Amino acid sequence: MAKTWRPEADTDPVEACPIGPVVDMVFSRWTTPILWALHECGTQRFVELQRRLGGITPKVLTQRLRQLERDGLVARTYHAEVPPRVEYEITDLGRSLGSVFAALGEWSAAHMSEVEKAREAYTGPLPR
Amino acid sequence: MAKTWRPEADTDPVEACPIGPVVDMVFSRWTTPILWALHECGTQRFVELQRRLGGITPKVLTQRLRQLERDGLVARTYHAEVPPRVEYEITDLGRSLGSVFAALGEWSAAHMSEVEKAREAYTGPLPR
DNA sequence: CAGTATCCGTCTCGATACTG
DNA sequence: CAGTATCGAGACGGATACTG
Repeated sequence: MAKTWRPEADTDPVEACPIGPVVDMVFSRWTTPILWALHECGTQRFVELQRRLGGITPKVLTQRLRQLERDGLVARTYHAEVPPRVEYEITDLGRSLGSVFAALGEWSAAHMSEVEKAREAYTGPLPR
Repeated sequence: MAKTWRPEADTDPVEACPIGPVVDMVFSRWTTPILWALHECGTQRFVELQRRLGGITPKVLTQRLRQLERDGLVARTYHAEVPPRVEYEITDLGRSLGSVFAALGEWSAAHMSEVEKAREAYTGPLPR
């Protein structure tokens, strides 16, 4: 018995959208900027990341970093010194997303102005 | 004066992650499956979409469709008949995201198994 | 059919304070 | 420095009922 009733889907969700899982992993809130920063600027410490990302709170930054670490996209290295030092770097697996980011960057450069124009031209009601 | 205080960023947010805006637009909740369905299965009516997406509620589907329409990625056509008929189709601008989706699909096919292995291998604590 | 209008629970995020 | 603990606010989604 289902937990709650939902209108039956005609197709399996992941069949219907095969890129769902990877989207959830890579494009959740904050994960893209984190991966970008690590990719572009190399290995960084916790606070460096926090500053570069512009005001993400430590709690959320920790959450996202743990998740990325679990997924194998980011590596964490702890140095037992005083003061303690922790470094985060992107893994080869994470770096392999570069082509995806590049495709996104190219699309953005080529088409984002059209989006702007569409937004200005749009007059209909926006619910929310 | 700032609304709330945040630790100063060392760099401008969009400078820091140029693909932020396009990510917000394309990979928000439900938008990717909607675009995928319209891209793969062509023009569809409201209820067809709802069924194919597997139980999204009309409220949320409307919200997302309006947003996509405003951004110029989806076109809405109203036919004043009885019963009324509304059709949604992806625009050329929306279709141009195909290369991005393709890149994601390829990455997923090539690397998602590595992610699975990383997840299984991960023992550390996951906050949440 | 194609939505809109409400109400409400959940879950995430953010702000703030505190610790090893 | 590198986090953890706690609390509150708000977005988001689900259920249900109603309209043109």
